[in-house]
Amino acid sequence: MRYSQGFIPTLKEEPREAEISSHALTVRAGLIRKIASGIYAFLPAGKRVIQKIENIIREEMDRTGALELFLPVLQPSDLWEKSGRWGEYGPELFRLKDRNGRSFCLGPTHEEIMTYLAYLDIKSYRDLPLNLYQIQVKFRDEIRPRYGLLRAREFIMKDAYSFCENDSDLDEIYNKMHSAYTRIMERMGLKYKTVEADTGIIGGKSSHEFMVLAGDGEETIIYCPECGYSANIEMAGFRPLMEKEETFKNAGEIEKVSTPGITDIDRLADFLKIEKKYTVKTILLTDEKEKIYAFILMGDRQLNISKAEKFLGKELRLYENSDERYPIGYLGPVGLDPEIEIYADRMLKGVKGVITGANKKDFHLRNVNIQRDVNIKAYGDFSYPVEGDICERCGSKLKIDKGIEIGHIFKLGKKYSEKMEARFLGRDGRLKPFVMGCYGMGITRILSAVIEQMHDDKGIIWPTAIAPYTVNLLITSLKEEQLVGAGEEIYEKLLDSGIEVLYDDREVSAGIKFKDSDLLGLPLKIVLGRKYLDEGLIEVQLRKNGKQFEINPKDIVKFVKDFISSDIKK
RNA sequence: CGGGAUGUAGCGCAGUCUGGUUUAGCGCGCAGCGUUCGGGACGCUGAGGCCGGGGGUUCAAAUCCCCCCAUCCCGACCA
Repeated sequence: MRYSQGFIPTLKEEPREAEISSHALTVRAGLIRKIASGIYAFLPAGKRVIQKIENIIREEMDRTGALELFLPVLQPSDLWEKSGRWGEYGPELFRLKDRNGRSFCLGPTHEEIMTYLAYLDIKSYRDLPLNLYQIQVKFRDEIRPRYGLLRAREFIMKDAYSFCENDSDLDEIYNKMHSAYTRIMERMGLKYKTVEADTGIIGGKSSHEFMVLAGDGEETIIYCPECGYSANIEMAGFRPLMEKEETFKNAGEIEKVSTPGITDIDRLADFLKIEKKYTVKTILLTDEKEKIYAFILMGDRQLNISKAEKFLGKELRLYENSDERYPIGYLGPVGLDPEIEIYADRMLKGVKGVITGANKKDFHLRNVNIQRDVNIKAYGDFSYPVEGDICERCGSKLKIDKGIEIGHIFKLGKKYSEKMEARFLGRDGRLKPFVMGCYGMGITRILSAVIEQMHDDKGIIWPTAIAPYTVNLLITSLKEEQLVGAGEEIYEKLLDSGIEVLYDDREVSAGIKFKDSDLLGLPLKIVLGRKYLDEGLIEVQLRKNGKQFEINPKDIVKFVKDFISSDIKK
């Protein structure tokens, strides 16, 4: 591609809305442009990256025997009624009506369509197992689109759905998908972690997430450097790191302390000059029937609502109406409305001499002894782990990383096939629902995640496997006929050898070409300039580490090919 | 949906508080000419704005008031 004929509009300044590097760089390097909130156009260079990511995913999916097909974006509501998700999904689902008033949605995912296809045409165990995938645009009306492509409302995803006759076949496909995903990450040269995950609204049994490690990632990963255990912090198991129990001695009689205007743990600890763990926080949750539950935990811990939900087996949300009876900021387990059941985090077992709210505005209680003074309905694990907590498996200390979720695989089981009556005739001659799995991977999200992980202050640093072009060939001046001639010649030579090259033949100063080159981040920069005029040598610079080489023109193709083969894993 | 903010040239912004000296500005980018030419050069000339939209107040509105829309930030949701 000749730069002068291309369309790579780069920007010197950062767009105002960009909060994280990948967002700023995708826009600045001319990969994407925003059309509306959470909706983006992909410009030619961005489109090339998308295509490369897709191809790697295709190759790895095909290798496992999965089959590609293409499903509609527009999906009729009746299929969603059948699966029950028309009601469950909520406002995140883009819904619309056709001219006859029939309801449709823009697919946020394709379980319904896939299950319907299976219902139509998979009749016998002889047709199984089957794993079908597509690469398709998806829609989710996110509450808050953010971070460019990382949280967009329209995005591209690969999604695969497997159909099996039993759990062990599902396990086999699941494991194949797991290793295919691993290969995909490796081929793109990404640092990543695979973590155990929550299954969320899609439902099902076990589930893993693939996280690209990045400091600005939205997800928190807890992992054990010793035994390799890693999980999404939402569902991570752990043993709390506890000081010895005598730290909590000194349990005299309860006394009231005046704490005017002190409504949060930080200020409370500050005000009373104690550590946060000597306070106990009380959080009220309600269920659909507006019944209130109290959860208490150590002041320095965060309540994990999904753990609370699992414990009670129902959906819960924060109770936020502060009133006379439940003065938020001054809640406490002692003297709380006896109607409210109190659940205590396991870390509070035997804890005494702590501060709690007094259930009265501007007052807290001192010397509370959990066992003595509080009527605990049950103890459980309701908190998030923190760095330094103990690994349940091996007893080492856990660590925390930030990551971007780019893939998620689930064992769905029969959730959809049962509801949608998608059944096959088994070996025993009886109808059975398919045992399903589903495997998603966010393609536009990978694009962002890669940049988030691989960039410096000058721009993007593409891994060769998915760079829009491999080589940025640039001549420092168009005035020198020798350079123009050599540029043309080398451009042709590289093209003839099947190398993807962006030839910067623009009539702009060399400085601009260098800056744009670093910004766009192609793996190799080949410079024809002084060195060529003086000594007939071509300069080559590696984007990833700045290393420079001087190459004889006759060796340039070999140099580039060697670089590619050493840099791309197959 | 709650809380906060912003909307002025393609991009980044000033001007708004205190209405009129503003023919609405600056930097970048864009076009032409000339000088430059290895890390976002310089000079000159130029194109480009219903100041987000609608309504109102006023002799006079980018500026004051009301409504709407869009965008962004914080929270709950999520690949």
